[in-house]
This record gives sequence, C-alpha cells and structure tokens, in this order.
Amino acid sequence: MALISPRTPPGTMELLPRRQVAFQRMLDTIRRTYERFGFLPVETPVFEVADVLLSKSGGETEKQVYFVQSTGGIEQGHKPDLALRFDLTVPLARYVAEHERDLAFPFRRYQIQRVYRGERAQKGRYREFYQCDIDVIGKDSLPVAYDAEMPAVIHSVFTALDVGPFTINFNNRKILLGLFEALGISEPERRVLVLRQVDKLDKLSREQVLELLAGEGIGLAPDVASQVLDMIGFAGSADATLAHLDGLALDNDTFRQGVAELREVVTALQAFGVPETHWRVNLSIARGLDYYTGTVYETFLTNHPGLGSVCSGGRYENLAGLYTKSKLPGVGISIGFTRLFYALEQAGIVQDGPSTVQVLVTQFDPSLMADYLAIGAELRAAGVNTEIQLEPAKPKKQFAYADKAGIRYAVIMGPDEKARGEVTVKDMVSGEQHAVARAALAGWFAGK
RNA sequence: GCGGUCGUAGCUCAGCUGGUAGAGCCCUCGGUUGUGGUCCGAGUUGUCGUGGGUUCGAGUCCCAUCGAUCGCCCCA
Repeated sequence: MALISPRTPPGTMELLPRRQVAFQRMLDTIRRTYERFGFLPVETPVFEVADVLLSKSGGETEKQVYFVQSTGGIEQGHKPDLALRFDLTVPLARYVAEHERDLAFPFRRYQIQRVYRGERAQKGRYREFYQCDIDVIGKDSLPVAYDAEMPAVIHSVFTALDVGPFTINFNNRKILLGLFEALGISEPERRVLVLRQVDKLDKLSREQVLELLAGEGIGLAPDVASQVLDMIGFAGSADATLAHLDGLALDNDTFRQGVAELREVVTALQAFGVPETHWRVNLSIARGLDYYTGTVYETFLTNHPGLGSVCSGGRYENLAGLYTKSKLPGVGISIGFTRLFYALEQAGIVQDGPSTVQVLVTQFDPSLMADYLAIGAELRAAGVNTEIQLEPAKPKKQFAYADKAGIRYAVIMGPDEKARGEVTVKDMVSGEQHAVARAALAGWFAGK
C-alpha cells in the first residue's frame, strides 16, 4: 500500500518538543510582561461569522481569508458563513462592541492566539501564526498618554525576551495626511497609496520611491513628490525632528494636531523612562492598514533588518464603528511571534529548552517496581515533574532515552542502593552521580 | 495573482560529456556483569516528484505536469 507522505501544510510552523518548550517560555515571558503592565486576558473563537469579519476590510485582506464550512453545508451548496480570523484587532472590535456594557473602560486586554492568512508562504511568512496583542480601548475618548505606554510595553517585552538590539519606530499619520492635504493630494485612496510608497523609504532608495510616486495609480508631480520626501526623509533625534516639523510651519490643522500629538507621545515616553537608544521618531513609517488614524508603530530587530517589522500597531479613532454607535477609540500593538521566533531560530539565538520532565525514575530491577512507583509519587507530590520508566529495558537504553529526551536527572535504585536505604541521582548534564538518602530524595530536588 | 531557481534514502546532499544508485547524519543492534552524550563495528532505508518522448540503454537529454523555494504585491 502506498504511504501518504507525512507533511505539514505550507506556511505552518511545527516544532520538536524541546524547541516547543523554548517557544512556550518566550510566549510566557510576553504574557507575564503584558500582565505586569495591567492588561487582562481575552480569547476569541478562531472563526467568526463571515460578514462580521469581512465588513470592514474589503479588497486585499478578503482574498486572504480562509472560509469555514461543514461538509454538510458544502453538499447543500451553501456559501460558507464562517471565516478564520486574519488578525486579533477586528475580533477585538467585535468583542468590545458586543460586551460594551459589561466591560470596565479604559478596557485593557491582551490576547495571544493564532491567526490565519491564505497568502503565499515565504521565508518568515506564515499562513498560520501567533499574534500577541495588547490594546487599550476608551469610551468616547482616550488620552494620547496611552500611545506612549505602548512603546514602554514593547521595550519591556523585547528586553525580557533578550533578542538583541531593537528599535521602536513611531510616527503620527496626521502629520503625513496633513502634509498631503497641504500639497493638494486630497483623494483618500491616493493618500493611502502615497503612504504605502513612502513606507518603503527604509527599504528603497530615494530615487526609487520618487519613481513609484510618479508612477501609475499615483502620478505625483515630480516637484511635489520630492517635496514629500524632503519633509519626511528627515533623520535626527526626536527633539530635532519635532523642531524640523515646527520649522515647516504648514498651515494645516491636521498636520498641527499630528505634531502636537507626536510631541506629547515623545514627552510621555521620556517620562516612562524608555531609553532613547531603543526608539526613534521615523516620519516615513506609515503602516498599510487604513484604520490607523494617529500614532503608528513598527519595531525592527537591528540584526535582522530583512525580516521587517516584528511588532507594529497604532491608534484608531473609532475601531468598532461598524458594530456600535458608541465611540470607542483605541491604541494597540501586535507582536508577530511566529515570525520573530523564526528569525531567532535562523540566527541561532534560540536554544532548545530542557524537557518539561525533570526526573526520570529508571527501572533496574522489575522486582523493585513498587519502590519506583512510590518514589515517583513522592517526587510528584513535592512538585517535581517526574516520569517513571515502566517498561523493562537495559540501563544503556534508559540513559540514552533520558539523554535524547533532555531529561536532566535520572534516579537509580538497584538492589545495592535499596540495601543501603539510598538512591543514586545522576545529573545527565555533568555526568555526576550523587548518593542520596531515600528519605531525603524529594528534598534534594527542592532547589533544582 | 505575476516573475526567477530547484525536485535523488527520514534529513543534508554527491552522482563528470547518457551505461543497471552513493556518502554523511539520523535510526536499530553490538563492543559481556547496573550507566547516556565521544569512539569503533554491523545493519535497515530509495516507484531517482509524476507522465510521456529520444535512445540498444535515461537519475543524467527533450516536452508536459505537479510540488517546493526565492522575489514582486501585501503584510506580523
């Protein structure tokens, strides 16, 4: 019979147990840090009612959505009425609108779950991946100070993850939009297109971006295009950038409001005590998603620029507008954890974690099985993760097993130890063996 | 959705201008009595992606097809 070749679908990440332990620990670090900053956990279903999920997006995202339909429904020719979520922000909007009366505002939630996008899998681009989101949702209003809190959380998370140097870039979309208004680029669709191209300034040369801005679909006059880049291409400290923006003296309300907000975020961020080595105002950051209305963020790993942003987000004035008449402004960020983990793996930064099994109670003499079971029970009662070797096997094989599985300690008790009222504890890493009194065994592991 | 590369053992790959398939790793067993990670020895593993064509003969050449991968678009 022909075997079916075992394989994962493209664009999915699957790990061996010890790598999974490393993955899980990093995820725990993110979770702990989010909680430390006062965020509450939320989970939502992997699939949502299709029209709830798709109401907003339209266009590009819609093509990437996986629909869900039962086989019965397919047989009856029904169109799928469920779809897998492609991010956590849209489900959050639905969640907040649905539970508005029961939630305390400002509502601070974190959410760590997988999302799905049906796009071509590429290096570091997955069709199923983890997002680790935090958002703060206000009722009617939400002070800009919350915009400054986001980078503070990101800084804390990435420092705790110990992933090497990183920079949080941020900007305010109102600055860009006001600038475009002042330059006569009025159509919203065209502004979004310009934003997308401007966003590429980090990757492409000035000339290439100029060409794109003059190209099809946008058709910016060359002098306007270079004016845009002159204003946006400024590089300098946060204070210098703000001075640069003031110096432009643009007569546009949106622009002025954007600069004022940016200044407020910078000031608050300094007060939050986030070192300026880890963030910068970057006027070319725009973000593709069009629901962002103010502050936007992107975070890059210094040593992996090719990877793109590993954490991004922004401010949205009225996210849940499609679901409720209440005005619910918010600000949030999202860590693309699967991609981040992939990058760290590639860079050799990720080490396999230890097994979650701390101790293997080996079996040297089947007649002592009752003792092995008793030892296992004692260790477990003492909070030590313990596996008992239940199948008779040669010592060689048992140690090889412990070694391969990454189990740190092996407990050995043969007739000799039994007679002395002792057990032998072997440290598989150092190779050292310790004679431990039978009664003191659980205590021996207390500090390990 | 559009472009460039590549498909040989579970994995990484070798196989020169066509002559009946190889290495390393992994895995299994062994190197005697209760000891792994090193070393030594032995062993298992393949419709050479699939279908067709050229040829006395194709892993090797040609065509098609499927799959993978990288880049573009978009994005974490």
